[in-house]
Amino acid sequence: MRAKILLVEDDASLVELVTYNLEKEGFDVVRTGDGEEALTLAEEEKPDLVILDWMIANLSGIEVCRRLRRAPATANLPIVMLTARGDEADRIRGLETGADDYMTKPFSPRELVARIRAVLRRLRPALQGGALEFAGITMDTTAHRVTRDGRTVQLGPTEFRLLRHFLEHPGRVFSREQLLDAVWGRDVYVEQRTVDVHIRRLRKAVNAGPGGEELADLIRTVRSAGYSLDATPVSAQVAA
Amino acid sequence: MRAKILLVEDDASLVELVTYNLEKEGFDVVRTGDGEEALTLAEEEKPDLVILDWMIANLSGIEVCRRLRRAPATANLPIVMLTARGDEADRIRGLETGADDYMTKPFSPRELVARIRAVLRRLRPALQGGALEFAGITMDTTAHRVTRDGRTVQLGPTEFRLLRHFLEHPGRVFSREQLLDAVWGRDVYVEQRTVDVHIRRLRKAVNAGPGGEELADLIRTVRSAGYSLDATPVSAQVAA
DNA sequence: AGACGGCGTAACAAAACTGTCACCAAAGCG
DNA sequence: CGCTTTGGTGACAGTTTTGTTACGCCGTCT
Repeated sequence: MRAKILLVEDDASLVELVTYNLEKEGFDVVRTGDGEEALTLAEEEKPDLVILDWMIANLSGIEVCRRLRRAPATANLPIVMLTARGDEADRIRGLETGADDYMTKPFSPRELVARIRAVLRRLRPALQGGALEFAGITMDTTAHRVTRDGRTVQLGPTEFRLLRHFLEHPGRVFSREQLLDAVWGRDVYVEQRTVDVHIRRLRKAVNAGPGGEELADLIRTVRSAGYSLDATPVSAQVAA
Repeated sequence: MRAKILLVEDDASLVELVTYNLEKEGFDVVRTGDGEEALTLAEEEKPDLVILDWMIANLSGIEVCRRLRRAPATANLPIVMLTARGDEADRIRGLETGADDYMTKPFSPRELVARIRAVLRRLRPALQGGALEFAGITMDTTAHRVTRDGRTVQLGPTEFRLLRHFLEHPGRVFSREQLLDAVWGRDVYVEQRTVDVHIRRLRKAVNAGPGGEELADLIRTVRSAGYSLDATPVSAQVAA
């Protein structure tokens, strides 16, 4: 899976250098030197990660970062910031604003690529083919294999993407609408109830034990809110 | 909200330095230098984040990380690892095993704090803005989860919103009318007595103890005024 | 072409939640 | 004290939400 990177930088020679190296490593690169445009591109191009220079035209990097974090569509888009060496105050402000990692200039292109891979591995494990794991469920995104307690689970493509989304954000509750956005795509119109049916199919597949019996259900229904992946057993809950 | 951090590190002077800085920044710190003990503490102390040195006694950091990820109770506990500078192989292995971030030694304490906040913000939005807490009651609005003294409390949608409103304004008394406005919506007409019923249901759920007995009632009835969330026990209120 | 597998929708069943009531208990009040 | 007002409680019937199954469509593979 090719990852798309939005590079926000206004030093032309640096843009060339970085673009060259990223593309060599198999990333798609979208570029701009303008803060306002960066926000637009982040929405439209749906990049998997943003590299953001702190000193850019038209909007400071920190402001771009803040706005990206505030917009729902980009709220958890990975951001790597670039700062001048030793500028610790900026670095800390950046992390506090919501950047996920930083590089100090000058940097080696190799290291930049390594860090980008690390951030993607951490925040978008699926992109790097790493394994996702949660409470006995394992997903190998490259091999498209899912196991529960060691046994292989058979999933259709949609159920696979659905489970992947849950595994990438364990514990968090998603509305049907959010799931449709994330799993089906922002521009596909399907009934919200469709989510229920796929949840059902996913549960059936994931909770099937070896002998045909049911295992604990790791998908929690939150009435009038949505669904979440959740390891808390019902037995630990207090009855109403 | 105070976050609790488990520090797994065996270099005594580093432990002191980090502990000092974390506590100064408002974190609670639990410490150990032992891998086995780290696993126990992670279960028992329920920390919000673990700082894990890669070189520790009794179990390697990587093994601790792996086991934390495997146990349901700690499967998505944020982990920040500490590695020696330039030890890239370890770093990659760590991230692949499930660490959420890393710091290379030596590091600045300020930056450690900033990174911890960044990780918590990303993985536990609950702790930053999504989580509400009062007198043993915890509400994680992103996970849609409520606990009392650590035990999960099961609430219906209306009770959830009602409790959230109280938690957002602890101690304040709300009339039935205000509650209808805030929780039901300004344009819904329902009987004011309906509030009583939902208060009743909320009390029942929140005050239910593990064995079926009643815990202290945290919802105070203010006669002819309304209700409030209040930790003051009745016995301490009136001097007859 | 025919078989197959996956997908979205509809329809019905089951479960959970909601608002109201009637009735009881407790708290003011003269 | 009795009376009045206010809140607590359990039941209930309607409604909403979710679970589950069935079915037809469509693209792929053979």
